[in-house]
Amino acid sequence: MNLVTPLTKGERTRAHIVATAADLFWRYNFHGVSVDRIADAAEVNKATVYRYFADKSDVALAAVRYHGELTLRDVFEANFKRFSRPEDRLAGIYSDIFCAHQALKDESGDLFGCPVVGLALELGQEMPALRKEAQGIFGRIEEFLHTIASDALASQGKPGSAKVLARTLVQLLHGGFASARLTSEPDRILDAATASLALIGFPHTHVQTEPQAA
Amino acid sequence: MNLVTPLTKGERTRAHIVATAADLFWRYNFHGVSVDRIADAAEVNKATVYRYFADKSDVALAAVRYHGELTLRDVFEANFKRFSRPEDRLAGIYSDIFCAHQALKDESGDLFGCPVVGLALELGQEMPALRKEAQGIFGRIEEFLHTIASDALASQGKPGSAKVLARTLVQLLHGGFASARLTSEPDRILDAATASLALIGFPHTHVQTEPQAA
Amino acid sequence: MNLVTPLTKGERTRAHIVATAADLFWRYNFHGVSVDRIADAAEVNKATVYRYFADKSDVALAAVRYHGELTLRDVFEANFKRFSRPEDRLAGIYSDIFCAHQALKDESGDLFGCPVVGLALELGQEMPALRKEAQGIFGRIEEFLHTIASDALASQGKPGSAKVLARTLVQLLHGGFASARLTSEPDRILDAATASLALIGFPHTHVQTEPQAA
Amino acid sequence: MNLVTPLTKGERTRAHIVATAADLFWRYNFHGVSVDRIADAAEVNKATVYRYFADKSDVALAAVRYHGELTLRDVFEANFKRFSRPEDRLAGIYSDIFCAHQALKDESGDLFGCPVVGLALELGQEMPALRKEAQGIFGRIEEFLHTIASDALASQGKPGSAKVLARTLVQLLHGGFASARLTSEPDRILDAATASLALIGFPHTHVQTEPQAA
DNA sequence: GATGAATGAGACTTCATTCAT
DNA sequence: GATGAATGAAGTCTCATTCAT
Repeated sequence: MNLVTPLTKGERTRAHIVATAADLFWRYNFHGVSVDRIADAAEVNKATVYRYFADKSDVALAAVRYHGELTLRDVFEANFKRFSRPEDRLAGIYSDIFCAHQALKDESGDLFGCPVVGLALELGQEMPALRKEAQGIFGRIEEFLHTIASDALASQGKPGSAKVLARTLVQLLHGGFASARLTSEPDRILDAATASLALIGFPHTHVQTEPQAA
Repeated sequence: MNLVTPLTKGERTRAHIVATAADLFWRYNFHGVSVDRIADAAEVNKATVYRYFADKSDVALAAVRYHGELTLRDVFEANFKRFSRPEDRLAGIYSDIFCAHQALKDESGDLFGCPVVGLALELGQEMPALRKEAQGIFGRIEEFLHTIASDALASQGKPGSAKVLARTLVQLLHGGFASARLTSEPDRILDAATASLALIGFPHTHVQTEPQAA
Repeated sequence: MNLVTPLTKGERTRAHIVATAADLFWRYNFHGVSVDRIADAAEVNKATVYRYFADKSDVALAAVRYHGELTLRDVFEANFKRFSRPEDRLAGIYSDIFCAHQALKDESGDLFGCPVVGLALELGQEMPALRKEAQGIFGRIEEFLHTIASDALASQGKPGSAKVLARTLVQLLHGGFASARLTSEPDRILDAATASLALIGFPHTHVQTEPQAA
Repeated sequence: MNLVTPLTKGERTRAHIVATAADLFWRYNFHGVSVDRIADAAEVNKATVYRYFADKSDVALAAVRYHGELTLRDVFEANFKRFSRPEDRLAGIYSDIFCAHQALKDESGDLFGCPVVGLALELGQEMPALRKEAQGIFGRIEEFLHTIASDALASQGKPGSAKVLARTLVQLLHGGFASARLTSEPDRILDAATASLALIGFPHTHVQTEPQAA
C-alpha cells in the first residue's frame, strides 16, 4: 500500500529550486546569491522561481526549512535509529556533521558552518518567520540532545540537570559551527564533539572522521 | 608627560565614521546598511566616507577591528585588571557581555550577538582580510581564556589541558552569542556563562546581571 | 418564434470573460488589471482567456464594445422607448447615468467616469481599432442626442442648429464624466444634466436621483 | 534688485527631467513611458531620476504640476493680462489651447487632450496626491472661468448664477479635450470654444486659429 | 479541448562608487 | 579639501504570452 502521493511536476520543480537555493545560500549567503543565479543554477526561468515563491526571502525560508528537515532526519533521527547508547548517538551525529564539512572543504576549498544559523543571522531580524523556523529547528535539536543528556546521566547514575546539559550541548554545537567557519577548519567541529562527549561523561568515545556506510 | 598623540581632525572624522558604521553593521548587517546611511548617521558627506576608506568593505573591516579592540580592552583586559582569580575574571567578562546585550535589548527591542562573527560570516568568504581580522580577535580572546583556564586548573590542582579547555570556552562563547541572537534572549548568554564557569571548576560563581560601577 | 440563437458554451464563457474584464478595466484601468486577475475574477484558466482573445488588448476592445452596447441599449434606447419628449429622454438618460455612478460610489467608495473614454484614452493611441470603436459609440450617442436636440428645438419653435447643439451635449456628457471622476463626486453628473437640459430649453426639468422601476 | 534665486545645477536637472517627462507622459501615458525612456530623453542616468524623485509616480505628480502651472500661467493668466473683456479672455484662452493642439497634431500626427486629466484618470485612483493636484488645478481654472462668467453676466445685465455657469464652462473644456483626443481632431476644441462663448452670451466672438504674436 | 507549467522581456528601484566644482 | 551631482551595474519582481500534457 503506497501512502506517498507522487509529486506533481510543479512540486518537483519547487523542490528542485529549494535544494538548489539552499546550497547556494549556504555557500554564498543570502545577499551573495541573486534570484537570477538561483534560476540559472536550477535551470529554470526566473519567473518560474516567482511562480513558487512569493519573493526571494520566501525562497530563503524554504531553504532553511529544507536544511533543517534534512539535518534532523538524516543526521539526528538517523543516528538515533542506528545507535541506542547516548554517547554513540552523539558521536554519530558529530561524525556526520564533520564528514559533511570535510567533504565540502575538499570539494570547494572552504566550509560554511550551519546553514540555518547563517541565514537566520542575516535575515532573522527582518524576517520573523525565518527566525521562528530556525528557533523551531534548534528546539528540535535540543530535544534530541536532551534525550542524549538524560540517557547519559542515567546510564552513569550521575546527578545533574539534563535540561541544562542539553542547552550547553546546543551551544557547543553552535560554537563548533562558528569557529569552524571562521577558521575554515573542519577540526573545530571535532573539538565541539570532544567537549560534548566529555560533558556527558564519555570523554573517550571516538568520533569517526570517515563517512560510514549506512 | 603626555604620550598620547592627539587625534587630528581627519582622524577624529574617521574614528567617528567607524564607530557609527560599527553600530549600524552590528544592528542591521553589512547588506542592511548602505553607505548613504552610514554617511547620514555619521553626519558626513558620502564622499567623505570614501576619503577615508577604499570601499564599503573597508569600512566593515575597520568596524570589525573597532568592535574587537573595544571588546578586548573594555571587557577582557578590564576584567583581568579588575580581578585576579580566574573565576572572577570569567564571571566579570560574561557579566559585561550580558549587560551590554540586555541594554541593547531594552533600548531597541532586539539583540544582535557577536558583531565580529556577524560581519565575518557575512563577508569572510569574499574578504580574507576581514576573516583574518576576526580570527586574530578570537585568537586573542582564546589567549585570555587560556590564562583563565590555566589558572583555574592550577588553582584546583586539577589535571587537564588548558588549551583544550580554552577552546571549549571560546566555543561556548560563540554558542551563547548565537543562541542569544537566534532567540532574542539575553539569558542565553548567562547559560554560556554558567556552563563555562562549571567547566573551569567553579559552578557556584555568580554572574552579575546588573552593570557594575567601574 | 424564437429569433435569438441560444449561446453556445464557448460563447457564454467568452461573454462572461468580457463582462468580468469590462468591470475590472473600468475600475482599475487597463494597466491596473493583469490577465491573471481577469482569469481569476472570471474563474477561468488564463489560457482560456487566450482561447477567446488574441491578446489583452483584444479583451479591452471587447470590453469597450460591451460597455458601449450596454449603455446604448439600456440607457439611451431604453429611455427613448420609455419617454417621447426630448427633455424627459435627456433627463432619464442622465438619471440612469447618475444612479449608476452613485451606486458604484456607495459600493466601492469611488467612481470611474466613462469606461469607454477611460480605456480609449489609455489605449487609443496604440490601438486604432479601439479608438474607432469608441468613436463609433460616441457617434451613436451623438445621434441620440441629435434627435433630442432636434425635437427640443422643434417643440419650442426655436431656430438653431441641432447638429451643433448635439455636439455640445456630447461634450457636456464627457465633461460630466471627467469632473465626476476627478472629484469622485457623482453630483458633477447632475451638473452636466442641468446644463444640458437648460441648453435644450428645459431648465426646469428635474433629473431623478433615485433608481426608477422599469 | 533681483529677487529670483538662480537655479542650482540640481534644480536645473530636476526641472529638465520634469519637462521631459511631462511631454512624454502627455503623449504616451504613464504606463507607456518607462523610467528608462525618461532618463534617455532627458539625457541623464536613470539613477539621476531617482535622485530627484522618490519613484515614477512622483515624476508623474511633478509632471502634472508642471502642466498645470504652465497652463495657468501662460494660457489663463496671460490672456487675463492681455484682455479685459470676458469674451476676449475666453476666446484667447481657447485660441491658445487650440493652437497648441493644432501644432502638436502637425508635428506628431496626433493630439493628446488634457495632460492633467490624462494622468489623473490613469493614476488618480491609486495616487491621491496626484488627484488632489489635478483637482487643485481645475479649481484654479474654475476660478478664472468664474471671473469670466461673472463679468459676462454683468456686462450684459443678465441674471443667472456665475458659479453654475463657470462649472459648465469647465465641463465644456473637459468635453472639448476629450472629444478632440478621441477623434484626433483639434476642431473639437473650437466646438467647445464656440459653445462656451455662446453660453456667456457672446456667440459671435471669433476664436483665432493662428498663433498670435505676444 | 482545457489547464498547469513555463518563459522572455522588460519594468522599477537601489547602491556602491566617481566626478567636478 | 569637501561636497553636491552623476552614473553603471545589478537586483528584485511582474506580466503577457506560449507550451505540453
